[in-house]
Amino acid sequence: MSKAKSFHHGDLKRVLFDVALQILDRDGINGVTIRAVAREAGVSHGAPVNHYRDREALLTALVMRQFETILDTVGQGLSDTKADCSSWIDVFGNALLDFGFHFPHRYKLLWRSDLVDLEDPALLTVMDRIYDQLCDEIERTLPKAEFDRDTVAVAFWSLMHGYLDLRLSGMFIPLDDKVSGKPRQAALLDLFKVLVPHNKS
Amino acid sequence: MSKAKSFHHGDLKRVLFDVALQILDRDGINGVTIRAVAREAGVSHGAPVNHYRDREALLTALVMRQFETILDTVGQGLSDTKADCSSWIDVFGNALLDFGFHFPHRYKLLWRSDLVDLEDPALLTVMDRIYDQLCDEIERTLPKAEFDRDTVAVAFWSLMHGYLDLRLSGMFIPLDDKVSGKPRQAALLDLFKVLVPHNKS
DNA sequence: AATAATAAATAGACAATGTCTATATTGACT
DNA sequence: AGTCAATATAGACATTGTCTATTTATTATT
Repeated sequence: MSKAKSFHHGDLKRVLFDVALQILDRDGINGVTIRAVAREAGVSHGAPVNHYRDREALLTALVMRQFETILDTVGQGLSDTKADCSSWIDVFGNALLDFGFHFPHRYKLLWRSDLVDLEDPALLTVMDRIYDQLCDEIERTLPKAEFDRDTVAVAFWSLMHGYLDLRLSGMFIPLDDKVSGKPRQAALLDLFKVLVPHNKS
Repeated sequence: MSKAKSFHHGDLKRVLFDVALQILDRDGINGVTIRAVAREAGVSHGAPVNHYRDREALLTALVMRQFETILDTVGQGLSDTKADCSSWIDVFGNALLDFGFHFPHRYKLLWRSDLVDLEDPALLTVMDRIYDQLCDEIERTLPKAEFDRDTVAVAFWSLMHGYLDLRLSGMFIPLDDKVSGKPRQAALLDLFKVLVPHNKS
């Protein structure tokens, strides 16, 4: 075998990854230090460099995995859409919102461009795939609208990300943000639906 | 006089504030360390504690000032609005977008809830004033709309902040983001205007 | 005016971190 | 067995935030 149980510690790279994610969820981004991860993985503070060049590389790996997860969730949701009649707005919107609320620290990390290597080709690829998939869905349901495809895509991304980021930062939007008893996220998605045609049928 | 030129260094608190802002614009948030600020202000690394309890207090002061500036810009824009017929959407939108593009590092700092003291009453006050002013304008132009006032306010904040944050992070939105040669921000504001009535007349 | 009290600035210390280097150890391959 | 590269260790260094004495400058009091 090429990886597992073949060297000193075994599959240290995977262990470091898992431990880092665990610390991220528990303590937030600032808790994810090379030395803390090494400590909880039971290795010396110099060991991780053999698997992740530096802290940025480790955090970038975490981010890439999260985008992959989101891409999978969206893909799953879109294939389910063929059955029911929900729109891409619900699929993308709920994928992002649910992820953000379940894993606030992970979501916050996604946008820390000062900590993540945005030159990483693999990362850029998965981000492009998400964006392209969004554009595909928009184009399918927006044949001759008054706004171009990219403007709708940017507006949708912005609305979702802005809401999540503000709420997770605890700024301007109350923590228990509701409108007449129900979570506001449904109202925001409804609001966006007013803007653009979104039903496939 | 109570402050200026009355003690050892003179008005060190103001100097520290100005130096910190200068470093922020030049090197980004991570460059704003207590020791770097003290260094460039020409004092020892222990001096700042007499004026800012810790790094969080210094950064919180920077943030508060920026929100005050934004509030002033909005207030100025709204009073000008009585002359021309632009809407609150343009006033708030351009105030935020222009600020963000002119001072990207300052804008990014605004939302670093891990670095800023969100318990600071003065900070909360100025944030509330901005939000209240937005809600006032919405209520004035949205008498019986299909969406409640807060949903419109949250959606607008989210759209503006999301767009700025994504673009300044260099993620998903290209750096030179334009639609048919013109900056997309106009298109985004137009898009939002479709949603809600916004003219005062 | 002399002195006590207070505010402000300094220098040194400490622990934590990222990262580098030299060293040792393990496993794979000849 | 022996070579070699991958991997892990321990120590070092500079940087940071923050703490504590200590010194200095300003203000207040007598």
